Amino acid sequence: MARPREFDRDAALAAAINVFWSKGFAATSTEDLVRAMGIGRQSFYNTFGDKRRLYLEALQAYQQNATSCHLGRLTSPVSPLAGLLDLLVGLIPDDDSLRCKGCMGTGSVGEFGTTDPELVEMRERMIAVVSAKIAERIEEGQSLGEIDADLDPKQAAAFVQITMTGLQLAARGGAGAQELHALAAFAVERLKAK
Amino acid sequence: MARPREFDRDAALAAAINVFWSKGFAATSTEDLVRAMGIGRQSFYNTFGDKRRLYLEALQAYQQNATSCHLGRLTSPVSPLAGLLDLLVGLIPDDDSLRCKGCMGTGSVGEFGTTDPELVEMRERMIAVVSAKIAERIEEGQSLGEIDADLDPKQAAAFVQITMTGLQLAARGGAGAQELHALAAFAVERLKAK
DNA sequence: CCAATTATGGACTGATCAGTCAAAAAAGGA
DNA sequence: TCCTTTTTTGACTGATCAGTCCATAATTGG
Repeated sequence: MARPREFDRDAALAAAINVFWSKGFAATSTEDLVRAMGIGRQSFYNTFGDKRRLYLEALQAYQQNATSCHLGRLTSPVSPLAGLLDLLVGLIPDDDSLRCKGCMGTGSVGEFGTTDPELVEMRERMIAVVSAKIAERIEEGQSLGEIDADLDPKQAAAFVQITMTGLQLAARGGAGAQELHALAAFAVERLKAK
Repeated sequence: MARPREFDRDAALAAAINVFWSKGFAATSTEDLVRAMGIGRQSFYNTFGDKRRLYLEALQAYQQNATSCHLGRLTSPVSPLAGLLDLLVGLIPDDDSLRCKGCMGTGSVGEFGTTDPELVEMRERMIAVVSAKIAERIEEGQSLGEIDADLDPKQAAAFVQITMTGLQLAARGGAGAQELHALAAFAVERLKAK
């Protein structure tokens, strides 16, 4: 019926994710985006709405992918404690230039804080999913005797999550992989049964 | 000899800090700044150089003040464990609109990452000071039997610091004061001697 | 009271910003 | 082949960006 799109929408979105991830929203121009995405300006606006909508879509896609990776690492080991360690260690790429990009989600929190209700809502939905799974794994570890039974699972899960964001921000700040791995292990160790 | 400045430089800097703190560097325009600072455009450039130099000066002043507050809270209680708790709890203002601004330092890490060598250097200097004091306090707690003697003080100090940034980013994201206080207590509790 | 020096206010710069417009091009269906 | 629909291309919009210029004002030392 009509002229078909010449570019791969998903590939263009992936390129946009990379730019926003590295530079944040405000410091990224639409010119940056169309260049990185390899598409024309009008195609950009036709396909993705505007800069803000593209950012929302990029962040959503990023978070969905990241969350599924996190849940995979958290749940695949038999040992819950190992799952928690994998979760934290999995946040820390060995490659320097990847690691120092940090996490686009935490970047978004830093940039927007609570100023954008749509972002807050998206963020809270993701957090709830991960938090529930972490708490589950912690309860499991408690009944196996791996994790200190005195801990409140929900609070411990929240603790694991602020540890995650702390690690991600440290990575963004240039911390080394080895150092961060050790920190991840240290944090998980703090939950062990005495 | 010459016409005296009509405004208070420190007050203008404080106003600039507030704007950068809330909105970050890229999202803040020079127009935002001169309006908030209550000075003319030319006075702005005469006195502070340019936007980037003002940002550096603002961040430096912010960090210096924050660091001295942190060290005060860390060292004033007799008990090292109480000092660590005060340090973490002190990061969390009760006032919602203050708390959700988060920390300008962590905001700067999120926005610039490792892209600006001057910022990286400033950041590392501050971290080293605080980190050393935290480690000191941890060693003190260990010899008093308050803190688990098996912990490596430097690693434990690094752990406290990523907990700090995790709390600050959570605050920026809108987390409640009560919730964050509980998390601070939880984290400190993890260091206690068994 | 004048000269030298610095501060101020407001207009102004070229560059870049996000987003739009209109015309040409590419496809399938009639 | 021609018509409808959508994509593409590149020029274009007014707004805002960071930063400058210049004329005027205010101050102190001579």
